[in-house]
Amino acid sequence: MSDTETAEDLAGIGHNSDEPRKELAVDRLRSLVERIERLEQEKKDLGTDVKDIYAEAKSAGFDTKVLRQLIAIRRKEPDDVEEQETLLDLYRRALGM
Amino acid sequence: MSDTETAEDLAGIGHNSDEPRKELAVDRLRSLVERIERLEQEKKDLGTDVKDIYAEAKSAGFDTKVLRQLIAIRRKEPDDVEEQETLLDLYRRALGM
Amino acid sequence: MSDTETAEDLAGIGHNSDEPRKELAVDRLRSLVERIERLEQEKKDLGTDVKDIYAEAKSAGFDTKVLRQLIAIRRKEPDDVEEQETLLDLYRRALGM
Amino acid sequence: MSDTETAEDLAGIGHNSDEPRKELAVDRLRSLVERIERLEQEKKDLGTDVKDIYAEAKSAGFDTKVLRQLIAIRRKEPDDVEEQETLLDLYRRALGM
DNA sequence: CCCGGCGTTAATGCAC
DNA sequence: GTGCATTAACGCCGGG
Repeated sequence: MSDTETAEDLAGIGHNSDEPRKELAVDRLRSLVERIERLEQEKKDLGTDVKDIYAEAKSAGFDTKVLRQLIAIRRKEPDDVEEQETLLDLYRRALGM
Repeated sequence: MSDTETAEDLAGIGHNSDEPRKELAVDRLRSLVERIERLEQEKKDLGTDVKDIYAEAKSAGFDTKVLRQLIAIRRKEPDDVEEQETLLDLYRRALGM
Repeated sequence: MSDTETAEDLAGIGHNSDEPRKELAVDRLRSLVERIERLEQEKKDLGTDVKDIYAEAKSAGFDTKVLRQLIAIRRKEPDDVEEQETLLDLYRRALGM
Repeated sequence: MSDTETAEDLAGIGHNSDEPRKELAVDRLRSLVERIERLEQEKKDLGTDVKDIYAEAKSAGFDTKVLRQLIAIRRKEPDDVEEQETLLDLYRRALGM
């Protein structure tokens, strides 16, 4: 039941808080949560930056809807290229040739 | 606060259960849940059927991984076609031409 | 006749289509693909039905987000539900929430 | 120099590339696209970092599924959290769960 | 048998 | 408020 040892550490919060291991588990959890939330905040900020650029593009006269499509296509184009190249091969392998 | 009227109906459960409207809300909720769960069960069953076919394909000597790719490509190909057709137009509009 | 174009594509892969075994593989593959795509289409249709019910629930005054949570809980095993809720509460208390 | 191929594509759209205004639009568009794609790449990298932390949490014995729920709850406004939990409990009681 | 990766599907958030 | 694009969660699959 090594899976649950940390869970059991946490389960003891408030009862045996003088045990070092449980304290450590709490600190560890807090640290993990903080790091994750920090990164997610950065992601959100970057999202804001992207939004600003679209606003800038719009005031420069570009159609943002089209611009978004353009970005989206460029994002998945690389994959499509290799897919296209291997498509015939795919059929051959599907047929066990 | 029309948003919350049903919530309030439900909130009364167990206290004023002799009021018809609250009873109806409960019945309505139960009905909705049952219908959704029924459909989800059917979806799950279909998923099992699909799995069985892949198993059948495998024992017939086909590479299921490749077969899955094949299905996936066929699924999104129609979209790609129209994307390709409008790509140049997209660039032109993005440039405000 | 868009149904048959892929079949023709497959038939065209091998240049020696007079070989019986390859023909059989082609037919078999086509059959498998058609059966899978049929089932997946049915799944998709059921998904649409589910979506419609949620829309209906919404116009009846239910909170669809909470309704989805409810369905998700019912989908899990009762033991798992309790276990997860306990653990979540544990984590929340660990962070003083 | 795969970076510049799209720029060349764009430059090639107009046949009258000697027109100053169109050139400027091309440059402007290229700049916007590059800036957006740069930011989106950074977002993607942060997403990878988050994933890594969840992996780390898992190997430290935490339940990542519950951990994600915890993060999600903290992301919402406290009032909304309580409201949703109340409503969910309501629905559960309505169905006798 | 468990685990990590992947593809699909649901859910959130954004733009109109 | 609605539809859509993105993002996160879920489940399945093959490998160790």
